[in-house]
Amino acid sequence: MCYNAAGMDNLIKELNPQQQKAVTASDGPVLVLAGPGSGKTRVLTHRVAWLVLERDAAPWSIMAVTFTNKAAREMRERLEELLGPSRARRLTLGTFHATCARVLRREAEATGISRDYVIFDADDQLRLIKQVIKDLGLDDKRYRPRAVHGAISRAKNELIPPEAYDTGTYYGEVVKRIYEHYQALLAANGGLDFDDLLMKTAQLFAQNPAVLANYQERYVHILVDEFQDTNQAQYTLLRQLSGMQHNLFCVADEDQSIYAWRGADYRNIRRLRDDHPDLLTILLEENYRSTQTILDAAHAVIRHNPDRTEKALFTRRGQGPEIAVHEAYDQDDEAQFVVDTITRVTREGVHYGDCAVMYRTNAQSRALEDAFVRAGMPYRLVGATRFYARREIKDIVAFLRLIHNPAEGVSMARVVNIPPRSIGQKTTSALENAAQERGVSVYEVMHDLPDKLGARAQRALATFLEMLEGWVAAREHLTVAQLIDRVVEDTHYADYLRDGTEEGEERWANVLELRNVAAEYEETTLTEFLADVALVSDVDNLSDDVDAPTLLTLHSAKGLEFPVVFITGLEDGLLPHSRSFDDPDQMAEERRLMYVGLTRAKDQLYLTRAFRRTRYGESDPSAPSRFLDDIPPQLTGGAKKPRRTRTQTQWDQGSDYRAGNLQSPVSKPQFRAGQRVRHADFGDGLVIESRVDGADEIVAVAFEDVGLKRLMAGLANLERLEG
DNA sequence: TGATCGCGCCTTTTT
DNA sequence: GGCGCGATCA
Repeated sequence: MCYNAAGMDNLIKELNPQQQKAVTASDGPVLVLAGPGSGKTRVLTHRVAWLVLERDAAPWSIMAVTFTNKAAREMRERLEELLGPSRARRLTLGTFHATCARVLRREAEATGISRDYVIFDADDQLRLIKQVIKDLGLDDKRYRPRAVHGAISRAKNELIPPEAYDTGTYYGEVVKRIYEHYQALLAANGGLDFDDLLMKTAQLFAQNPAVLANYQERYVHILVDEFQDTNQAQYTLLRQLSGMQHNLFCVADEDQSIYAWRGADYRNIRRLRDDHPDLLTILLEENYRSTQTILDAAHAVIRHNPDRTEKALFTRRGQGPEIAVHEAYDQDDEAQFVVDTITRVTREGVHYGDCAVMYRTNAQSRALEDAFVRAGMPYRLVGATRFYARREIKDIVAFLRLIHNPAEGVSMARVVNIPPRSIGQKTTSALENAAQERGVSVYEVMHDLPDKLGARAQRALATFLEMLEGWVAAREHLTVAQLIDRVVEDTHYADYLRDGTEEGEERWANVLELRNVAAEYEETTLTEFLADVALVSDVDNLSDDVDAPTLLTLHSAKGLEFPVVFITGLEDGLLPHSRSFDDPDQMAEERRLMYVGLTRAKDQLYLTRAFRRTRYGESDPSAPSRFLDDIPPQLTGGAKKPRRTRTQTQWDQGSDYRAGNLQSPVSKPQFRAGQRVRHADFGDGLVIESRVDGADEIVAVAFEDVGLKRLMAGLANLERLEG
């Protein structure tokens, strides 16, 4: 396409003046503060291309950090078009975690961490924490593994090692002890957790100026997407890496900061300003995604947050249709409304894949899924049980991890008796005790079993060990997919899973899917495969080739856009979540979450809530989200009738509470029979009929070229012609 | 050793 | 309404 500077000229012309200014800003620190849908990622991508094509930067001297693997992959694809495959391949593109994982593998000598370390995911981390709490003889009711893990994770994100951990409380002292043991246990297993990837890399750079200097010299340009969601460890890494050249290019939107609970610190934006007096700040305020109605609603919600930089977002896309607000009876009724509405809009030319249904908590997906299944409508679900967190997948991966490093205890404990082979709790605890006494791994103990074990256990262990050693020996000449085949065959894993239930079949299908993924890794080693598996998230696998509505949490929706968006469960307690009620900072984050959801929509927004909602198996009445009150009524067609909640009696008396009969306030039609109209794809035509259906207006148009079409006025972008 | 049952807590969000 | 965990029994 355009692998040269002339091509770049044309690309630059496609950008608006502010975007151009950002892309072509001279070296030195730059901060792009931009609203949703303003082409942030596009600016970042163009900046990379511009550096290569106009500034003759070597591709290998550029590092771009994205928030998800998916974003990294899409950016690389785009850059392949702009720069050609060979140059695109030399760019360093990826998440902080993936980038750090690679650095640590390369710098094994300096860190003293084995090159063969495995990455422990959230599930592994929790297991380890539980183990430590048990080993220390602590009460897991008083020291909840999840809470302790959260505290340790937060400490790591602030680069606080165990020895410096000090909260001045007794509880904190105990956490400190758990933290110390946890790190020791991780090390003994040759593991690093998610947070270690960042912390250990920052420590490496802090303690080895020579190593750091190498990276500082190499990476002349560092670019960061979604900068508002960086945590302290990540900010430190950026400071370290850009310490020599100072050419940092960050793209951020404070209003979309929704990961404070994970340690993200939007104050990093201020830090960046303070640390770089010569920082060039550029605002991007034009929105290319949404209608003015959607932007107005989003602004009306976000403007209540304190301490934000006011941005004047605008669009040239026009007013667009009103926002539909729907009150359903309960979550099933709400789900039915979603399904019915999707059915209706798809009849008018919207594709399934154009629709997204969002919610605050994963638990809300159940009622929605049920309704989709009942209606026979396809859907794609993001998140709930992540693929790599599924039991069967973790089992197979644990076998692979054992082959990779038989001394790794967490995987050993997981699968030594999977499928059941008579190695029960008594046997495993005997092995673990012996291992601890001798200061070796369980794997080594297996070679020299303690005498006190019964003959039956001895035989079972010997068989298992033989099997494992066979795999380890075979590792050299087998691909990852072939290794999976061997494991599945030797353990009869298929028989174990396929118990005749539907769930069993599904689990087996997942194993086959993992095998398919592995088959694509033909060239890669087991080590690389395992590293990738640990860092992949579910959104990353969201493919565009399935035409189905997407169900996802508001968090996963970050960075995505859809023509038609449903935000469900708009109730106090859910959004904002009740856990955030008593903390103003958390409430501000809930509001930003709502803002992110609203601004995912390009054309049409549906906001739904349920009058009663079942939580923890109990159905309770729920109040509308306070955020709904902030949306001006004229945007939702409710100017005449104030929004009002029905009482239980009113619900009971109304015979029409089922979705479909219940409609949002009616707006007046914009089209009438006899009008001439123009459509971008279908050309000119004559309006035959127009009726208002819910919040949408359905227009039948006889087009000169393509004949009669029924369109939704709001979505179709029909232009009225004079005369 | 492994299957079954009751209990408590749970659900905020994920690289 | 479900999952993990501990106690109890075949």
